[in-house]
Amino acid sequence: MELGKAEEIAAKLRSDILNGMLAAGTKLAPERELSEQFGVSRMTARRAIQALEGEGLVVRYPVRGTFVAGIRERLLVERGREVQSPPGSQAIAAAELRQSGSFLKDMQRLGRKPRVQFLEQSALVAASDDIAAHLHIPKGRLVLKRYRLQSADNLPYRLIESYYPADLFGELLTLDIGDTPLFAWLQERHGLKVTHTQEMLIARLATQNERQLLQISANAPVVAIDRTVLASTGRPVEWAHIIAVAALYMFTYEYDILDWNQEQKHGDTPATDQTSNTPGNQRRATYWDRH
Amino acid sequence: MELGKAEEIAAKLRSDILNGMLAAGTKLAPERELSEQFGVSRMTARRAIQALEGEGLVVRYPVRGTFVAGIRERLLVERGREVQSPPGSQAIAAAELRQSGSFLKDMQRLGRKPRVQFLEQSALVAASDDIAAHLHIPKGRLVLKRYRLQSADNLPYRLIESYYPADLFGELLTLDIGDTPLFAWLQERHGLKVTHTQEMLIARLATQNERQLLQISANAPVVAIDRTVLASTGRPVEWAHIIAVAALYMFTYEYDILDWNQEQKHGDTPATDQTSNTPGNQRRATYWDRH
DNA sequence: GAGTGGTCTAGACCACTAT
DNA sequence: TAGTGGTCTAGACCACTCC
Repeated sequence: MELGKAEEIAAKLRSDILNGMLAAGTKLAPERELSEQFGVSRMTARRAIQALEGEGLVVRYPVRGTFVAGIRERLLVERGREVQSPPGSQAIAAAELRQSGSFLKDMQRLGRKPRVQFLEQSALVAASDDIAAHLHIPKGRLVLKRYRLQSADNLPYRLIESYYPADLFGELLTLDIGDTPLFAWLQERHGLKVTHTQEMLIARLATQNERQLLQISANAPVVAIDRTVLASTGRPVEWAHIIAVAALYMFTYEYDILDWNQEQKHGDTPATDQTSNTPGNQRRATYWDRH
Repeated sequence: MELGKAEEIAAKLRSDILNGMLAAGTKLAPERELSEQFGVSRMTARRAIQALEGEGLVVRYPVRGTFVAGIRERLLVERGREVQSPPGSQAIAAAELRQSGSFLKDMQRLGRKPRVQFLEQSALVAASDDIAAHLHIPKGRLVLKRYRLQSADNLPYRLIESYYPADLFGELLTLDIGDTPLFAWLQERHGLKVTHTQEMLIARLATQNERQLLQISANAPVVAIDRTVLASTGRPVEWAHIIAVAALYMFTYEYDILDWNQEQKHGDTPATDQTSNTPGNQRRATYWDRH
């Protein structure tokens, strides 16, 4: 098999963690100590631990040390049709988007101390190309921008950069609706009922900026989510770009499968196909690229 | 801001890539050359490039070099209700699970050369605890196991480890159904119609083993998917554990939002809550842990 | 002051491949 | 043979926190 030294150490620690020898919460030996134990340089021991960190098996804190993580700490996000808890899962269920202000409520229900931090003052800004396209409004039209960080027990969970058409939500800048869910207010004030959501997910490592804001280290993956919330009329009422700490989340989806015989009923998405086959090297950077 | 040297270099290259100065496919300068240009050690230059790799902006090949990647190469997986192509997206649409054998068909439709490689000979095995629980059968009952690697143009896309109840699919070991979709055959042979699917996703870095099989490097994230496919009777007919190269995928979901007023209609998943609040340090490792 | 992880240096050898 | 990324060494200094 010829594993490298770092991977040998990682494999040893990994199996110790997975078979329970090292229980969740246990503090690992410091890097310098591991390097002595295994007779390697500190950088090699370090890479071993970084590998485990990326796999979500350990969590590292400067000064404090490295600790065994556990999947039980992941926040379970449920989407789609009614979802049953996966057998054996001990993850934490979230009511995300079933109710507004769901992060606060979920965390409170779980006995944690949630915190929402506005990284910028909410303001009306002119819609960029991206935002205009997602909200189906002309470029330059005013939108309400919110940029916030959600944490629980002082542990950052995700960054949310969200945009709302100003004609619907602009007055919220001066109007305090208290605990009223945003979309409940929308329905009362404008008669628009929120009915469905489109999401796009990609997984990648965090950028430097995201690492600082989310307090994670260089090997920690994030899930980048692009979300459009639509009213029953089909009008987009929110577009959000979310960066979630991957190690803290678990996403559950349930969906129907189309009939095997009525293939391509929903179309073979010709627009996407055509563009995807063109080289298109000069494509503008979208939100997916702008980390 | 006080960025480290590695992050300074990464930031420079990142902006060059995102604003188009470095087009997709461009070969980056070798590590040794970059380290000279920026006046840092090779390890520092290397960490800069590894950061970009994790973000999905570049792809590295031993011997060949490092190349600018592009989001246009991601395979777009569409789930849920009818999905519209996201504005500006040039990702590739996949018919995943809308038809069986979808990977082959998708890739062929895109003009790529798909390949499915069986990493183990398919066989009947006794169901472990996990598999039995997911398939709703007693532990030890026979299941058909398949373990395969899907690639396109010799580029590995994902590992699929899948299990099927032997009473339904066992005869496939000796029966060649050719190109017939697996679930179409199921309906004809057993009258079971596949209707919906539950999926769980987590994102993490790949393990050594996964890195070797998927031919990705240490900083590359994967998306681990746990999928149960159910017949209209509610019986699970497939359980699969999928490891997808994160940089090659993009997941799209569309789902309905429940009425804001009928909160908790689907229950607040008490079972999950109760277990999740217990420390539970002695929980058995599940498939989510077994990388 | 001691100890933690974060960063960085200036080398080294390896496997592999294109020429 | 030259050049690539992959791995490793044996140090170093830093910022930060806990004692």
